[in-house]
Amino acid sequence: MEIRQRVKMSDVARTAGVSVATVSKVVNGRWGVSQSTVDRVQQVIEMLGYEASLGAQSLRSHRTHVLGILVAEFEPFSTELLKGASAAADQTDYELLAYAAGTRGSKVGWERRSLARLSGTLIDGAILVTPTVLEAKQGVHVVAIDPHTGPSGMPTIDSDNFAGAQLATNYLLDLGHRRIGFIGGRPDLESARLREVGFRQAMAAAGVTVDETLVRVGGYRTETAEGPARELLSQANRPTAVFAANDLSAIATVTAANSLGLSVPDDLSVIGFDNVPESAMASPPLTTIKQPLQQMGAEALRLLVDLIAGVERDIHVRLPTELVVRASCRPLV
Amino acid sequence: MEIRQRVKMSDVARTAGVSVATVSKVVNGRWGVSQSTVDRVQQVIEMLGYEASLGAQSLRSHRTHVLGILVAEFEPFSTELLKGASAAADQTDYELLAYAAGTRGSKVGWERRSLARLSGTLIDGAILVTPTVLEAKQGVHVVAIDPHTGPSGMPTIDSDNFAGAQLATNYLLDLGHRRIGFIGGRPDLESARLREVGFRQAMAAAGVTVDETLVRVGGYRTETAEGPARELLSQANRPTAVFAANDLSAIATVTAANSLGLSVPDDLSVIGFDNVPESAMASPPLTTIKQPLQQMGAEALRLLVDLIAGVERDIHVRLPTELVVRASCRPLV
DNA sequence: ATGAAAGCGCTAACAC
DNA sequence: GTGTTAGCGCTTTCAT
Repeated sequence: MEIRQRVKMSDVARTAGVSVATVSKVVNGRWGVSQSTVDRVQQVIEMLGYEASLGAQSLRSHRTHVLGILVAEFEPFSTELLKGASAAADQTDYELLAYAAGTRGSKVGWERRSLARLSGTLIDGAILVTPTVLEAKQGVHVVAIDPHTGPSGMPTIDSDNFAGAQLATNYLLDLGHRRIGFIGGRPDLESARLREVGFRQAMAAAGVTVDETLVRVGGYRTETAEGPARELLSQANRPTAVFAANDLSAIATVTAANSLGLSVPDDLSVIGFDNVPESAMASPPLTTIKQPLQQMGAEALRLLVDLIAGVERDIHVRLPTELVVRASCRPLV
Repeated sequence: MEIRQRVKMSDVARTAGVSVATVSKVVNGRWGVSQSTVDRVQQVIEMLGYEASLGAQSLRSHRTHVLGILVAEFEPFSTELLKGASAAADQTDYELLAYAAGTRGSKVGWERRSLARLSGTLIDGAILVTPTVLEAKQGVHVVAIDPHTGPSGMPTIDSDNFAGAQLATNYLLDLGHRRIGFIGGRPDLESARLREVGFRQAMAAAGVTVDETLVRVGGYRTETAEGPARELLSQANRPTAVFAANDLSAIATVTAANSLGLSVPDDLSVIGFDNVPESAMASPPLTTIKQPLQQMGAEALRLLVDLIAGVERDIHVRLPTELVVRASCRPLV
């Protein structure tokens, strides 16, 4: 079998009997090459299956037509955004590169690391998913989804977390619940703060006092939420309903409840936030607040493309949230 | 506000009063630098927030500790794989880079293009999702998930498509259905072929003749499946049940049915394949055959890591499929 | 122990 | 029209 080394531009040049500069011009459609040469080179490229190395190309040209979406890890939330961004990218001539920093490293500051590693080379712009530290960088265009701080100078996409939290709380209230527990999100994220504020506001508006022993921090992840949920439900005077700040925590709460011999929704009502696909697969199917995640991903990509193109536009996009009723809540008798 | 250009190695070198060569040695933990220099350089790196450019680094060193997962686009199937691969990557010291070629381009041959663009530089190995053309490359380690051809010389991960298709068909048969339609997948994929063979075999085993007017090609995508599904259901003597080769086609079939005034499962039973999260969110929730997608992604990543490490092992992994009963099928009365 | 210099694959001036 | 040349930011001999 023939061993095929990676085909590089110099291979094409040699085979076609021209210089690499000429090949580069052909590849990039530059002006100033005779038609016959163009044809010949193109033929060789085809024949050899040449494809420019993204690494080398970007190192030199600082323009790659690749957009990056930087996440800590690929979990349900970020992959939903990815689907939306991918669909939107198909409408443009950009390709999408998603980079997961991994949770092993410093865990904090991954966004700065990833951005530093990829920007300047490799990508023309980046979408940061739930970044904690964000400094205005120069050179790279960046848009943030659900950032640490609310809409500031940096272009952002988010959804109406406050209204969504009220929706969730009011739903439980309407069902007759009064002892409502709250599993908070990542304290370093604005969304988590807003969801808690929405919860408290809705409780206050209904004249119900929040029992602080029923409030825990879940951290938005399954692993970090299960402990707090267990604690919450192990209490003597446990809640009849729990509003978890995201679906993963809500599912973890259901798991914790089950392990304590409690059945959802019979012994405990649980409502989540996000409407990631997993919420529908959970058992029972989770009642939750929907964030239009795919749409948010798509909006982020479009905003980024506009930014790069220099289009004047609103750099903050906020999308609405809505209640999705499934089977994890029931009226308090 | 201070304008911060991208910090490069030369900046660190200048600030620390050493050469870039020394900085490089420190960064890469090379031998032969005095402790005092190491300390000083590390301090400057910290201070300036230096991070090596992936592009430049990989161009030179051909070792990046980054693994690529190459897909045509980010849709439910590939993102499930991504979740599994991401979780598995967290157990290693590799980071994950997912690259979507986009469906605009040649549509065929994206795997060759992406691989050529990223390999040799940027990534140490790649996972190819549903690749059509796959030649044994040299230099880059590659594992394929659900490839064009069955397990051959190339390392592959797949699930038991044949058994799964039989499961689906037998389920419909057991429900009393006899006029069963089939919406096929992408003819260029081995999985699609096996699902059709499984279907036909199960039908034959039950002594039921396949009505060829009830067989269509759906192409695995929503957009490509809706037309064929509509055609199928518009026929005078339409089927009472449809086995769609994947969930997206199944959901498209339900949509087509609804638009023709047919209700699922009352007027038509539909079963899918894959068990992507979307199948649970569909209405009605879709009965389907589960492929352990996240597990497949994780297996692919582990196989790739083993390959790179030179571990001797089986390079073909096949995982089992199983029936997931939800609400889109009912017995024929 | 440290630095100068070559070169990874490519692009962009600038010559010819 | 086409080739020569100089880097992009980094790693790696090889001198010093």
